[in-house]
Amino acid sequence: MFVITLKDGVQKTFDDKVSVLDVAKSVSEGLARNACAGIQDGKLVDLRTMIDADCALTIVTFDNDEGKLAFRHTTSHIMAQAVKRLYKNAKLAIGPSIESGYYYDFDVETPFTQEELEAIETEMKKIVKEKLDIEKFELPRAEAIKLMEEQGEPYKVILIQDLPEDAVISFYKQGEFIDLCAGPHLLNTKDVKAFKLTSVAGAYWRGNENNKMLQRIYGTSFTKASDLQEYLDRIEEAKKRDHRKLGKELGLFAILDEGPGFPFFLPNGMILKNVLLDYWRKIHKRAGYDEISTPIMLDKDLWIRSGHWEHYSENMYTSMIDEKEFAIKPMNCPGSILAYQLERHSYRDLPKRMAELGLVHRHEKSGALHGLMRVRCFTQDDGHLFLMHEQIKDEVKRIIDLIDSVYNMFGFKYHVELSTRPEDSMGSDEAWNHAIDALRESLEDRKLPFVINEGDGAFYGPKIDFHLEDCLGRTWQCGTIQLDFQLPEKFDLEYIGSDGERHQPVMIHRVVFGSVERFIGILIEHFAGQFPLWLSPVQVIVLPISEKYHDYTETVVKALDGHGVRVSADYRAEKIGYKIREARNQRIPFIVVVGEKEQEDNTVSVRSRENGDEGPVALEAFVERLKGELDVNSLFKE
RNA sequence: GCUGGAGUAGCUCAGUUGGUAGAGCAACUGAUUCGUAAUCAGUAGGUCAGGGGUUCAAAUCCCCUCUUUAGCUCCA
Repeated sequence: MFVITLKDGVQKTFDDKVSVLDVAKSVSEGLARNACAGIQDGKLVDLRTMIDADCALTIVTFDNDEGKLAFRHTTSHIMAQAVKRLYKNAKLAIGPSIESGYYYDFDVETPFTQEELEAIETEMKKIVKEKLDIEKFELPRAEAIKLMEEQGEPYKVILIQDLPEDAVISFYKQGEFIDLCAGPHLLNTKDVKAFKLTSVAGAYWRGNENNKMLQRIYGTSFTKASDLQEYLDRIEEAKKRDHRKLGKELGLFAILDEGPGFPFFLPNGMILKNVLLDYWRKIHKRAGYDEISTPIMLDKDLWIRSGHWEHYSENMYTSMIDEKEFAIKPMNCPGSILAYQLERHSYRDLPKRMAELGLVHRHEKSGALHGLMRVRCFTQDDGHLFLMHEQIKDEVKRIIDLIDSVYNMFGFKYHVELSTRPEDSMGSDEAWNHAIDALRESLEDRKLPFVINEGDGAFYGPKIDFHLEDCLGRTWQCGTIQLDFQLPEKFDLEYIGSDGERHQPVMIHRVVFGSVERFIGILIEHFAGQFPLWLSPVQVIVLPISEKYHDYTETVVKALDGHGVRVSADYRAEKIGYKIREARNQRIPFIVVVGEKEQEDNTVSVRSRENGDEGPVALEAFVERLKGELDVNSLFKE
């Protein structure tokens, strides 16, 4: 006799061993029908797993992440089975489920085409219709290798050989298809109701660019066709919002063949950028930062001293000046350090907060470039802080609050990750652990949940990364807070303590936007080009009905312009519908139509982006309304 | 950088099996002076990304380079 404790605390007693599925059935038929897997004492298990002892058990369905994992993993096996049926010589590599679906890597002679993908999908549908039972079995190592050799799957053999000696080697079998797999999986192929193969791309065996490139097919699957459609619609929506498309349409930026990865900011984009920077300067001034600017290009010896040359030179551009080598900065820290060293610092002046909107250049691989999101030249909204050890936690918390206030301003949700020491790094383990602890404690004090990102820190120190989530649920890494004991050491930084002695300060590197360019790209997609009023490059456009009202149009423009509203007018001899259409396509928040009535009554007819035609309103009242919505102090308050 | 896709007028795109380039919008000119998502007519605009090759003939076939794109790798 044993007791199984379910998720809601309910305990069930069984006399004989039971499967997870049976436990689900004992709760309800509905749960059994929807169940995808189980979590037994924190471990993800099959529905077919037999239980014969006390344990905690949660039954998971597609609504849980773990259930999705099992469901999609099974879909990936169905895909692999279909591929094997259509391509006898295809070799299987790996095929896991991922956040939005699943993939499987195949070694095939020629890459799959779109048409072939459709044929594979058709075959998958057949497999689902065949209602194949999915069975699990385990084999000892030698037999497992033998089986995979017989099946002609060299990659699977390698995978087994790399498993620990004591590992249980499990396989799943559906019809004629057998795959090495830890599971869990559904019980039958019939349950995979709605799926789609989304794309095909090359991917290196084991993610190493020195290995052979395999062909990876991506797909997604759902329990309901309507959910699949919703997902596909969301992808379509994301395409419509693509910042590269909107950037062109709205005249924000351009990236030309003459400068791959080097964006041009066009007039509207420049306004947007400057508004963001104005905002940034205001909040940083208030947070106690002093803004500086350091050179784009500095002596190579500086970069050798800072360690950048050793750890980052692959990404650095260089140039010769009078037979001396200079490097174009990929980061702003060495410049800030030189600025810090220009004067003596007392403990009374710490933390010393230096801010810099630094233009950095990094040689990114050509294949990595992507609109404004990944460029070779960008502006970091950098901050370098020099402080005493005992100030670390307080200061980190202040920065967390600053970043939090900025992301809230734009309506972003976010999560944080704590990245630890990478392989290519400098400094002692002790210093690293101390720094990691300080960051962890700050996060805990702020009650911010975080995940650990093992080995993803910068080469000079660990970091907190802020991943913000846009309105389509996509995440972007933007802000980071990096703690650094290495550069102060390398540059012999010091301050005079209360004891009159020299001490070494700690350094914090931090960004809020991350990259101004990337942040703008994210904003474009987040708002689908419909920026909030304060960010809109053009806030109001005035449209005269005809030439007769040009004078009054000018009056309206002047009235608005006089209050700092970014206003333009369309004096072309076009019909009003035409001008409205263009203004709407430009996502201008307020369209103001003026004609005979408005001129006589000193009013404007307002058409807002959100509500459409709002009818006439006194010009003064409209000015007051905009003044209210644009009140800088209300925008920038905590 | 790697693998696949793509590059035709300012933009969005057509262009059959190789036979010598086209539409809509935008621009320009003229007319229209108009009330809430496209007024009409006309004009101009392209070494078909660049270079090389095959051919009587190349936007179309082949090779190289550049750019771009989906991913991989890397990353703010």
